[in-house]
Amino acid sequence: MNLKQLSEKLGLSPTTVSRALNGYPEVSEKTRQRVNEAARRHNYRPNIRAKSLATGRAMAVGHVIPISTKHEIVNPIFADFIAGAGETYSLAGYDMVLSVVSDADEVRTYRELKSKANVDGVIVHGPQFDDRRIPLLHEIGLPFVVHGRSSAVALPYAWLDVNNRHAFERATNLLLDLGHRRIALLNGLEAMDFAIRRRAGFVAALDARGVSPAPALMRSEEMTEIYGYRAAREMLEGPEAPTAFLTSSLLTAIGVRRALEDLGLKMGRDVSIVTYDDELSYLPNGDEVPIFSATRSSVREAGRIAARMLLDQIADPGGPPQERLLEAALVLGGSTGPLAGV
Amino acid sequence: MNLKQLSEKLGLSPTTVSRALNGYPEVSEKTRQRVNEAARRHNYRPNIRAKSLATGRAMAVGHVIPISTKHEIVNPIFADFIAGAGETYSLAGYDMVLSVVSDADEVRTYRELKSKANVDGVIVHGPQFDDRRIPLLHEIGLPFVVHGRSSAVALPYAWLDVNNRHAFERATNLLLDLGHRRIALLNGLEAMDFAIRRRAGFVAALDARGVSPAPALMRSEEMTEIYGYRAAREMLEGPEAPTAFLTSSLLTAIGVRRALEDLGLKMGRDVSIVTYDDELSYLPNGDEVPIFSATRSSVREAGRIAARMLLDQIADPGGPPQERLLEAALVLGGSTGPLAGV
DNA sequence: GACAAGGTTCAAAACGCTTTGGATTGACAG
DNA sequence: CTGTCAATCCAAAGCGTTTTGAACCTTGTC
Repeated sequence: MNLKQLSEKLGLSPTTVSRALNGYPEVSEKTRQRVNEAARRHNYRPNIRAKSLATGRAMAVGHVIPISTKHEIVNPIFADFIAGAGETYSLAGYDMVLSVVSDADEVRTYRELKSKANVDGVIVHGPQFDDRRIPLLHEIGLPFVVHGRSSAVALPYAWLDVNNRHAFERATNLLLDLGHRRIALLNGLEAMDFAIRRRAGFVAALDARGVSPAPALMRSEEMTEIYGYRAAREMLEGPEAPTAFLTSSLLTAIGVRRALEDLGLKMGRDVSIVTYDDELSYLPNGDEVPIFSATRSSVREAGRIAARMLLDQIADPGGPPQERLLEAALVLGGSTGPLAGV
Repeated sequence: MNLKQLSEKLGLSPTTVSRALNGYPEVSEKTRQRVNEAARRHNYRPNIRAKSLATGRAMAVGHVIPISTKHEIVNPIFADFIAGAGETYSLAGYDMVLSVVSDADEVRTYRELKSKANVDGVIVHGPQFDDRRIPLLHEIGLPFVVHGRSSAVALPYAWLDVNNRHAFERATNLLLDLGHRRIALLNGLEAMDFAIRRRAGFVAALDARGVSPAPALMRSEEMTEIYGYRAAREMLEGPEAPTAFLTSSLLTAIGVRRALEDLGLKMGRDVSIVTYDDELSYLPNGDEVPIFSATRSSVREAGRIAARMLLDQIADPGGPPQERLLEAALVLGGSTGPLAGV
């Protein structure tokens, strides 16, 4: 059933039917109702390809998921972010198109997205410290919102980020307040902007108390469970073992806990852990009482907001780019305790 | 730059340029090269909306991600599956459009996908025992491939599944061979088809040895870490504690391990664990030596294959629906050992 | 009873591509 | 020189919408 058929059935012109369905004023209330009713009865939906060809708007948003060829890891927060964004899109009648793409194809992908005209804007995931995608998208002229920030980029751009620096500063202070001085940082890959900010917050908190960070206790890797396990074992078995860990992901924290258990240490008593928690739906940090003390911010909610921001920008491309900084909560769980022997 | 502009620049008709670009034979090799070169130089890409309006093919595939309103959990395997499928799509020049949708909106979503004509086919995720989406898609007439199966559906349909029953039968036999008799099953939600098959495999293996499964040791829930932890604690502290666990997900297994540690039990010595491992990129099961003994099958590879099957079906809608059953490997890790005291 | 004003409706063009059905050309055989 | 055939190319229609510009009714007014 297409517009022409529907209009024939109604004895009206396609023009009028189109106007009736799209809420234009120059059609009588009576016919509008007649049209709406018929459309519903025949389960009519405008062909979106034809519609967007005529209007010039794609009614779709792109997400380009980078897969670093080195690691081939799909960011685990991605699924929840998408779920949040997806809610917003479907409420607004937008589609979401996904491109999973390796670093090498990234530039080409963005260019194609624009020239093939199949999206009205994109969300940029996992920005690095100096992310080339931002100038690229500026040049291409495709509206975009960055999930995170890119510190080295001077251009204005729309972003939504968590205050990673502040979150890690607070987390570090929590450990310092408990008497810990030898604190290990198991950070994400420090090519990533968020990881740099987290490290900065960590270092700033230590500095403020006159504690100098030990290089041997700071690592930066893909945030897996194995990473947490291995790093924790090595550090705990080495000289100058840490008494507390600050990790960038719940999975890494779980790995640290496994190392503790292997070494016969008790979490929260012998060694403390604070982690960043993205509130992933399939990986909750306990329920009433969190397992890990954590800085917490919902990545799903971030998805909702970022999508909203992008739709706003598409609707009003002239406006100044929105910026939004979320604060993470600091929640206390069973993984932290005062320095043993204090 | 659109087709008309490009053709003017070349002094050719749009017809010829289109044919040249699409590899039709009725254009001389010389002009084809000239056209290709110009297209590359001007970075021309056909507007995909116009193209698919003209051809009737959307050049896109839909994935409808169900979010059960009760649990609101995004399936963690989803990200890796998408990554695999995405590879196949982009090689074939297809787009992937995602709809994150709650149970209530599911039917409407599929109907819209068809009537708005924005995809040529869909992948069905997370099929239940008697999944209504399969007859629905049959009725709608939209090509589809199911990731998994739906036992109660009699209609023929294309699917790609892992031999879950066999995998769990083998896993159970491994534990039986090690002397275990009180084996707990921490299954996924048994509304899901895969979970039903896993249970069947588990029960069959026990039956074959004359061991009767204890209802108190069989659970079925959303596969989180907390679930594993809580179930394991309750079972281990109850009467008739199990000596081994069979879990449906690595996360659940991790939860079981945490429970063991809380209770001062050693994994692999006091209590054994075998788990299903989807080989998620961000959740590897150890590296050279697996942490957990596991039945292993890559969900990413499944994504690649399922996508290929769907594209085949779109290309040849008349053919019989493809069916593909993958076998899971059984790998030995550090989580299994002979029954203590045997 | 004519005329302007508003309210409704429509025919046709446009969006950017593919594809059908010819038209044109050149080579070649008769 | 003519007719045939294949090789190239092109004009125009068509895909399903929206949107522009104009036409057609009603009214109400003088």
